[in-house]
Amino acid sequence: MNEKLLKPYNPQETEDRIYKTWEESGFFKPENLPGERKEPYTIVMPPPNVTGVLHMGHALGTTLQDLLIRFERMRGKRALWIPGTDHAAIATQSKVEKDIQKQESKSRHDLGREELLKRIDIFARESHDTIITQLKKLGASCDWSREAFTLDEARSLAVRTIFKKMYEDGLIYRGHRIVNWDPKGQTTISDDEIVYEERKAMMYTFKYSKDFPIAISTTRPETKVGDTAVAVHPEDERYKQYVGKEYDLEFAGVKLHIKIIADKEVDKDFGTGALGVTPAHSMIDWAIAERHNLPKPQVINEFAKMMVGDERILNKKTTEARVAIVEWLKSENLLTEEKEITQNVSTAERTGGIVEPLPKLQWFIAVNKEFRGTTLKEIMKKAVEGGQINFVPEHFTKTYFHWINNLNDWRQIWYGHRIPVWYRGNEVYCDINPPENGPHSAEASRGAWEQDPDTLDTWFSSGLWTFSTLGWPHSAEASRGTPNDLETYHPTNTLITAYEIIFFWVARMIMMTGYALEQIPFHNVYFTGIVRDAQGRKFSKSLGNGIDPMVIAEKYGADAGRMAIVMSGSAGTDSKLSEDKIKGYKHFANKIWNVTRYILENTKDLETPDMSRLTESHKKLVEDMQAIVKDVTKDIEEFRFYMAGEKLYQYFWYTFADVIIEESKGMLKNGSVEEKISIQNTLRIILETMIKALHPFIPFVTEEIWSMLPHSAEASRGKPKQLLMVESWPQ
RNA sequence: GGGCGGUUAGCUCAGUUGGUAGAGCGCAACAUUGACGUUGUUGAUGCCGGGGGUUCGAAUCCCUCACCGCCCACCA
Repeated sequence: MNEKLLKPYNPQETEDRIYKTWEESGFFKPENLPGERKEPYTIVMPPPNVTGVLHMGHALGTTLQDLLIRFERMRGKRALWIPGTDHAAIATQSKVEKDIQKQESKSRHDLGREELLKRIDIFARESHDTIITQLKKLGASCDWSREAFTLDEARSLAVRTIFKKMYEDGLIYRGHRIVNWDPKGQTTISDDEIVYEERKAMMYTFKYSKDFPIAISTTRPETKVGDTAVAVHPEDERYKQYVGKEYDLEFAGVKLHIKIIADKEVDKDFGTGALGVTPAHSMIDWAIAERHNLPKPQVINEFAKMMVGDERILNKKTTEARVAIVEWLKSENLLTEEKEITQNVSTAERTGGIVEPLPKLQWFIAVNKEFRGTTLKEIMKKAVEGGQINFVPEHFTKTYFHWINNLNDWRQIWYGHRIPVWYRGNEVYCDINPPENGPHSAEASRGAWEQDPDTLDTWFSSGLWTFSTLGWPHSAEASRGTPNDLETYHPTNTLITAYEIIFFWVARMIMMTGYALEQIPFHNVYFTGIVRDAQGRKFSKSLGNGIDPMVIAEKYGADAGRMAIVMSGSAGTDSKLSEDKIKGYKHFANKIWNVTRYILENTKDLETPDMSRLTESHKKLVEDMQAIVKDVTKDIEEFRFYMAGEKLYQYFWYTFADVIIEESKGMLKNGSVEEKISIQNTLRIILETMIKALHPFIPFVTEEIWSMLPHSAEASRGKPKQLLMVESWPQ
């Protein structure tokens, strides 16, 4: 017997060595798998951001994906798990900028585009290497030869190809839209970069002029020089008589044309019940203006200075203009009320500047526009409605449908896929490659083509993830009879991802795949919850309550960490994880180890276990065990990983070890020869079956034990013994 | 304001189609030179959030209330 078995199980000594054996076997690559394997099983990894290191959430996702892939590989499928990392555009840029600011007190404008990109690149590469090492540590059986990065050349080509296609289909267009502008940082910022601060502010109630019939309230009188309407609720009796009327007036030296309109968005009980509509500088007013076809003049520029008016306000800061306008209102006797209120002011996370909503030229995707008899929204709806795509848990379909109408804005940042559009005067050129008569051509004298400085939001490229990782668009062209990756492995089977990104990512993958391939990207989506600490708090740096998966793997073994995390929750619900729980599964690994020692010690003369040597009562024991494995199989197929693990754990410890093995002791000592042989065979059959069934959960210790078993069941059928990872799943 | 969850043993959570409530951890007592103390045996603890309904029968289905949490929008 192997000497290692005489000591307690030592994951530190085992896991890295086992992983190396797997990698060297080549079995992570589906082409190398033994036997005839026709049916594919594909998972594409949600690419972790290259902004740092893996956390417990990644460990959960990685474990479940590996569990499924190992399960299906053992079931004889052509199992492919494609790994990758994400450039995480805004998060990465932001992280690097923060670091540089901290260490060198320089902004990105000090560095310039080139230098910043270089720095980001170095950071991203280091972060990438860390992440890959960590994935391996967890036992991830990915095909590393197919690894992808969301910002590499293959993905970039896919992005440009799709962009061009959408542009030509009229699904991508350019238009004005209000963005959150940070005048201090001179940049657009996304919703999650906004910090709300409670501040005291004055709310002013006034009329535009003496002849104007309705008073309005605002905390920002200076924006009122951009007003084009006053909106009231359609059922507001006070104002019904005015709806539809239009007024020309002069407000603090600015000529305004104000139309009275009725709109349901207006709250009758807020202020005077009438809303002065400033289309260009308020999200909601913009929407109202769109509905009522109102002009949307911009009156505040990118430096938060006034663009209109006379010397009292022109080129003044908004705050100064506000004072001037309030003074004017007072002098004209138009101000009826001044009230102090507390309001939430949006500020930029990075610079602390107050966010100024401004209209900007943006690229859009037209989700409701018809093309080839459908719309992008229809594509997203139908795939889930028709049951082609199955959500686990099912209730997320409700959330999905409820939110399908919301698409987020593009973000304009420097780190990402450049928009493949070039401008020359009024000409616009969109293609996969730059225009030939570009900046360096003979035609340059007519003026150079300039590429759009913006980059696409990360979701544009990640939306293509399932098929851009499988070779599209090259494979589509290269396909001449021989099956390629895209044909073989797409649509993928299961996506395992956090529920937080159902809209950011899942919906967009469905949309982009439907658009590009007229396929679904995956059949199943399994949503994981958030992994929290023992007290239910989110893991965070500031709380210092993080459980680092790598520390866990070092301390208790990756197997213990995997098992604990699988057992800590079901689909779509947040789970709580504590070190105690992980410790418990380290004990489990050791229990299996000790059981193996006992069985090998007591079945030394047994070569290959044989079902026909069993007594009737022992046969019954094996059948009971097989029934459990059958249940477990069904549980995994239906994504009840927790239940599957629980059943195996319970059976192994409290039936196999505590009952069957305990009872075997008497038989081995005092039983008849026949009984002895029978129990020996029984022990080995159950052990081997359990080791196989446990492999997807705790791959390292099971593989190690497998290597110590004298003869596998396969060997009895005349086949050479092979790695457990490619053994067949027990029937 | 719109939407989605949750409420089961001290704690964390399971409970697949309605059929006398489960696990882990924790707790208590006992055992033991055993494959394993990273052990075993035994045990205690539940009006399954409140109320109503359907049913022979409800933790499970329906209605309603309460509390907790999350997501999105908005805050003139």
